[in-house]
Amino acid sequence: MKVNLKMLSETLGLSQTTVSRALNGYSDVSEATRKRVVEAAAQLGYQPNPQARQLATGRADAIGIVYPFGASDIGDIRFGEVVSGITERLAEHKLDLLIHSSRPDVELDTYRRLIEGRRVDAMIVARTRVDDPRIRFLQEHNFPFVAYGRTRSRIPYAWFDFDNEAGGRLAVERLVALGHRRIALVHAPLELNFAMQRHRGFVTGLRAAGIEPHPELIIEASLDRIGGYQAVGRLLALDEPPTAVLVDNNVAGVGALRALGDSGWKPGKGMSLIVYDGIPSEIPLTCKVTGVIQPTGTSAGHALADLVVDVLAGKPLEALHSLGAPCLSVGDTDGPPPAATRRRQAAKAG
Amino acid sequence: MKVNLKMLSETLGLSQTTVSRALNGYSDVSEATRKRVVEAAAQLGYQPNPQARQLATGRADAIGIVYPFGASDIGDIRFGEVVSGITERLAEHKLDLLIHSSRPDVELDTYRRLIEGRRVDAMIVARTRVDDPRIRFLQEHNFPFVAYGRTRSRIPYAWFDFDNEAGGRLAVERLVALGHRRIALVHAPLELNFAMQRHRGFVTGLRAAGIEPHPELIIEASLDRIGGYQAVGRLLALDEPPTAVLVDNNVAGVGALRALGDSGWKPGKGMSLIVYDGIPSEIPLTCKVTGVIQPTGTSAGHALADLVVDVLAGKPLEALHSLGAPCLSVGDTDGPPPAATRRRQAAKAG
DNA sequence: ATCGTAATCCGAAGCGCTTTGGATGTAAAC
DNA sequence: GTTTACATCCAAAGCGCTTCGGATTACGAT
Repeated sequence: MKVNLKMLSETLGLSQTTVSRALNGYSDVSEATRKRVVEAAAQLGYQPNPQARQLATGRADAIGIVYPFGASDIGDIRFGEVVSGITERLAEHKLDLLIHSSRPDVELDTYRRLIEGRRVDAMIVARTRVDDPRIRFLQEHNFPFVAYGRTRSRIPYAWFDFDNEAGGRLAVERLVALGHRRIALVHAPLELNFAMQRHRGFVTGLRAAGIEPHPELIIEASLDRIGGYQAVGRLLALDEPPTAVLVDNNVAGVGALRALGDSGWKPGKGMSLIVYDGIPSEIPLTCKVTGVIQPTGTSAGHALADLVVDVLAGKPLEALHSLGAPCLSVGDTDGPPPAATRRRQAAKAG
Repeated sequence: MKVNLKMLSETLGLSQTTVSRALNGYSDVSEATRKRVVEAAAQLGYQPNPQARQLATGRADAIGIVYPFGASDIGDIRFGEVVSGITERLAEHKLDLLIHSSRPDVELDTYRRLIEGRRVDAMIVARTRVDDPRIRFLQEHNFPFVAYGRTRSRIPYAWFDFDNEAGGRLAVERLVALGHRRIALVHAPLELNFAMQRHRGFVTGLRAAGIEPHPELIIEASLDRIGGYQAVGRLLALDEPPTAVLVDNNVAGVGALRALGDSGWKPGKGMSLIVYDGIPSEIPLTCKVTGVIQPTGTSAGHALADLVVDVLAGKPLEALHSLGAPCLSVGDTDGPPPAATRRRQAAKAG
């Protein structure tokens, strides 16, 4: 029924050794025989038995990932895309993706089973935390892995992450180019990695434009709509309000948008608004919000898969870092600062 | 380093055969030795090599699923949940989930590789279409599978699906219980399986309550917001408008909601509204819409996994069907019909 | 004593592949 | 003519597990 190496070699009048080596690209088989072998294999529909190969080579030809069970927040929507990107790229290297899920409290057991059982050659660790026990576990056991998101660790490890700092800078550069000088930042608590990084990008971007960040224009807001609403309210109440504001996440962004709306704001006029990650399209709006957009989940998946392949190839971990570059999606909520402000600033400067 | 069967059997002074059979629960090994074996295995941290076992048994101990590549519509949000549910339940049977993705045009190739390569023991086919080439392919090759969604096929096969008909009936029953008699249905084109099934449930529910469905109250709407908006507009313009309306999908539901709002509607007063699948929570609303809610993705995943296990156990496919029961999520958009209408109806009846 | 039976245990043969360590032949180098 | 080198090919030994077909023992039944 199913044709195996033995049958194939017998019909060819060759040894199993030679057929195997021919198929696996060894150099000690002549081009002529290799051609014969490949053709016969295709014609007979020979497919090597993966289990047998894996047993002989000691590899599993599979990568593991543990799905964050019960996590169903907005960030998760992208997870399917990421998985799709990973599998697509892994397939090119004849690697499978083995997906598991587990409740957070027994997550380490799942990792233990997967790596001690040698069902996978490497792991992808999703949703890294600042101090991540899974990373520590894998490092202790000397098991290859790639982290999706950075974490704290003295030992080098491979990771992919979004370049939040570049994103923050990008937004500032856009606003500066439009002529803004008083630019505000509404940011999530700085314990959160992304908030810290975007904050840094914001400050760097301002300084690069020769603008010293003004403390009263940088305010922290809780990671919800109310937070964004109140923060923008405070900014508008300043003696000298900003002409533009960057909100570093889209949850607070929705609140910010409403706060502006409530004060009779017209998109793109008066105050400019950029929201990191944009506003979810499910929310019906009359305007299209300018946003800093992360690369797609698919491209993140590709990057992760590439890193896995590099790790398995034994490349030095120090070099295996990859940052997803965000880009600007220009809508109609940003524009030049109002003329009045410009005149005032010119007077000040003059 | 890693302990295998041979080492384990040597330290125990038993043969590999006996140790293997002890661990796998055969009856021809005494309870005493089994206990010894199990204890020693635990103590030495013995983990059987999956590849070797798979080679010997001919199984792959894995189930395959192909992710609908590039599909990123609203239905996909649930996909992560489903996967999570599947893996969770499969793990109880020591089965892994192998996930692949592929562009639709080469999807069959992916299936071919997976099943001819014997990397998986069975497949789960997601997003079945009415006439599905993947199902036909698997049936031709006699390969075990479970369909996530029904499809057309003369050969019996195992499937899980949501019980759309029950959902339609559920909504009608609710409205009838509230006292409504003139109930409208806004439905998607009936080529779509779900629309047909929900339509059937609607009609069945009405008849069961002794109400003959009125053709002018059942209207088709395109599967978008506009469709829902226009459909409700037409209903409101009738000489004798309905007192309640069921929209069979949440996309048109959003439009329906707006149409009602534009005509000065107060939630729960005047016209009652039920939307199948509810309204996505991302859309900020002043009211909570009553909806027919599908079971969670996780429970769907559990059901799928259970079916897979049954299929692999060789149970007859005719019996392997499972319907996810929807339930009603009562909000504030439904209520008794207005008094005026009730009087009019009473007069008519008398 | 002999037989049958049941309860335990084991040897050895795979499963289908990779890989080591030659074997063989042929042509270039001495 | 012998040696060396190279290019091809192969036999056989695993990889770690399962399982078939006995082997051994003990024990009550004949």
